Amino acid sequence: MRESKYDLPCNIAQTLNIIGDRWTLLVLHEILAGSRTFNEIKKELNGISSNILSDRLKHLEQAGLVISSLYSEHPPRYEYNLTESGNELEGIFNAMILWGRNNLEKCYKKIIHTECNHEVELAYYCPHCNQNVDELEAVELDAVDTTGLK
Amino acid sequence: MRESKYDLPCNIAQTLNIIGDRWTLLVLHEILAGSRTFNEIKKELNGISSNILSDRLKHLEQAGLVISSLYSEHPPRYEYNLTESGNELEGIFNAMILWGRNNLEKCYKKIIHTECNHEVELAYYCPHCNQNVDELEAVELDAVDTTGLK
DNA sequence: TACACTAAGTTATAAAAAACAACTTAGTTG
DNA sequence: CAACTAAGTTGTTTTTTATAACTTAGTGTA
Repeated sequence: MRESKYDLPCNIAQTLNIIGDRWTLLVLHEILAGSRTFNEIKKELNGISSNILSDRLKHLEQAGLVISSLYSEHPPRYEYNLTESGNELEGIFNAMILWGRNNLEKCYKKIIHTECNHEVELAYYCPHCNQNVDELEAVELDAVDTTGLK
Repeated sequence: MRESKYDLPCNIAQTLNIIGDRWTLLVLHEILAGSRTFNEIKKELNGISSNILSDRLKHLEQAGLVISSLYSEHPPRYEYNLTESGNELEGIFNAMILWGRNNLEKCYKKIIHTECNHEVELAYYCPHCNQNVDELEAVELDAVDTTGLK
């Protein structure tokens, strides 16, 4: 795992400090997709080595994205699951799948609405305006609103 | 840049093969945020070294996410901009910012609807059903629909 | 016109991370 | 009891990154 973290006041950099290491996002996605045990995950992620998977699971558990639990005492067997934080990564996964759908030359997946089987699009819903909106802005959390002020 | 790519039939892995290297996503985000020249980007990305930035820009141009253009002949100066593919990464950036908003202990940004200044949520719009939907599924592109079939 | 300075890198080397392969430990199966 | 599986750990090699110094071309200024 990377020792040197990004030192930037930015959600993206800080998020990458947690999920930005090689294999990390794929491990998380694999758990979300249903793999639970060490070897199940390893088998699906063609090319990952034991020590890296071991390391990533350990750090993800520390970071609170994954939780491991003993599901058999004899022999001791662990299963890995996502925490609430881990599950919320689905927005990132979906954004990547959708980007890939439009921009990869070799694309494997699409995201469909289960009921009607049609592909969906990303949208942003404003609870205040009670509708989807397009005009977005990423702003500093503590920023003072200066709109219209001199 | 990483020589060994993920060899997995998965949009996420393939997308990470393009944008998954250390610093890469941050470079792209910095360009999106308005930095245009080599040193502007370097200045904003505290800690990145010249050779890495140089390498990343070169590969991103090859991958078609960034385009560089001479904006001054004397002295020769380049500026970097995102292509359409590069701009479409905004969905991924937003997903990460929103994840960070809920899950980072130290969060820096939020995403607001420009008009009303309220925070937005991620949603998925189904053009067929003409509404936002929750029940999603990531499916193989060539998958045959077996819903309801024996 | 010489000196310092900026932009945009390149090169060389050191340090860190990842890959690879072999080994371990505990238990189970034939 | 020999072979096999799960879930790792350890040691070594290879790749990536980081750090720092250097280059090239032009500008500004005393």
